[in-house]
Amino acid sequence: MAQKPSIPKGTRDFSPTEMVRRNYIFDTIKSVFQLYGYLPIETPAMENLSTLLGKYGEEGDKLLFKILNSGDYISKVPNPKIQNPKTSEITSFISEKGLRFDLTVPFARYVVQHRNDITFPFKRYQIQPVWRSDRPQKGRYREFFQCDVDVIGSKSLLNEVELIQIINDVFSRLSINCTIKINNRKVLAGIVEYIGEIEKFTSITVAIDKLDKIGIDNVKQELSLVGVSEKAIRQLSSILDFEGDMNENVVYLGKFFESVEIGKEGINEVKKVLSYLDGLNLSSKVEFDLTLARGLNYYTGAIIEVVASDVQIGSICGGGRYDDLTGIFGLPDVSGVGVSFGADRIYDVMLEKNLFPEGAQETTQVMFVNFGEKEQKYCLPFTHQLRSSGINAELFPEPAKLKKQMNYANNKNIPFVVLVGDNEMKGNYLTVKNMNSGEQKQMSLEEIISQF
RNA sequence: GUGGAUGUAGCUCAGUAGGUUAGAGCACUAGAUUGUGGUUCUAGGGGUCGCCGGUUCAAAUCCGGUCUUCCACCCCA
Repeated sequence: MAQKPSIPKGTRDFSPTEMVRRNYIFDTIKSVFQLYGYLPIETPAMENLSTLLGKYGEEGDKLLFKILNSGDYISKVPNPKIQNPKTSEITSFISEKGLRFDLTVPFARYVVQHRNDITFPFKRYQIQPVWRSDRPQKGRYREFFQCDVDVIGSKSLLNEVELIQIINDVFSRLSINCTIKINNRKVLAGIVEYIGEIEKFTSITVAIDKLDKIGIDNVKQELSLVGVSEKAIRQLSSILDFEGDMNENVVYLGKFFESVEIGKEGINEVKKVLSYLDGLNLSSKVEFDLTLARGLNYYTGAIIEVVASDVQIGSICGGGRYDDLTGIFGLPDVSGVGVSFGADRIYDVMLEKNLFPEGAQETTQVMFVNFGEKEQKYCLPFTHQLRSSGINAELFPEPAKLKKQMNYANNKNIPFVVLVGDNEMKGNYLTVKNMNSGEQKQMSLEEIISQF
């Protein structure tokens, strides 16, 4: 033990208690996905850099983990570049693979590659880890799991509505209070067009995304810093200033868009989604939030984000519609929409709010104490019979001190311990100890089985 | 990528005007109790004080660097 072993920055081990809880999250998410008719797929941890680069904006490219080529990779670098190395120039020579950054882009790649085997609209879900070389902090890891659901090959807004229902179902099953925020990139595009700053679309949306965090004055300051004109800023703030309920806000915005085609389209989409939702009586709050932007560049229509109530951890689920993600891979005009659940953040929220059910801890239901060679042989068939009846059972593998065996059962939360020694074997009964009450009873195996 | 804080036993943490052999609780092992755990008592094992270097007769303690974790920014699940 000269050096203590460790794991890379921003990664974590998951011990049994944590895994039981994580599986609880994955299982409920999975069962909701299946309830709506989605099917699972998996894609490799690494993708070619060419499929990853340029899909997440400049910031995203920086956060990609790149994998060094195998073999003598340095010999492939042209000589002049080695003499005077610049990271940006030599990476393309020494790395051609990277760890996936999300599940949506690999999915688009998958769809293009398997287009002839897929029946559209294609509804799939995918639960796998992704990697980002971000600086870790609360709720932010370098390796984390995403749970994606997407429908691809359908422009219908029913898909947006369905995804919102799925979000609602998942979080209500997990007992998490949350707000589902929706917006539409076309609305944002409309605003930017209305104020005459089309070419600054990205910086403007990024700025207004921060509105509730840094306030209107700081947003204005940031906008003028990136070169948005004073007049445009004034127009923008009059749009953002509006206070009213969701429906009033939609009507108010509509007025600005009388001559802005894309904005009108966006507003109509929002209206339609909201009207469908009206009849569904969801338990979660759904909000139209003009300041919701989302950083990923490939979104073109609806955008969705979910924040947990009373826990400050960023969004626990997010997504949107992408009209042409498959286009970059050579299959144009296939629109898709999807959301991604952040399992690790959901875990953190549930831990903080104490939402994990108690019983999720239980593994072994009955343990046989091991008193020695003779007893082992005598007990083994009993464990087998219990398992055949669907009861989790184990026989302690060593004839260890009783104290150690009881301690093991106690730490593992095993509710029943069976003691079988000379007396029991002679009398043909089993001594069963209830580990919660401490009480002991003589029973037959059938009686034990009938207890469960 | 920028700024700030942090790091002592498996875990949570004490320990500075630099000075013998670095402590506690929990956990672990053994015994009190040779067939009874979760309560109690006793004893024991376990640390090159994150790592590297510097100052000093002497460094867990002071200085520099580096890494980790945490927090804010950027961005995001």
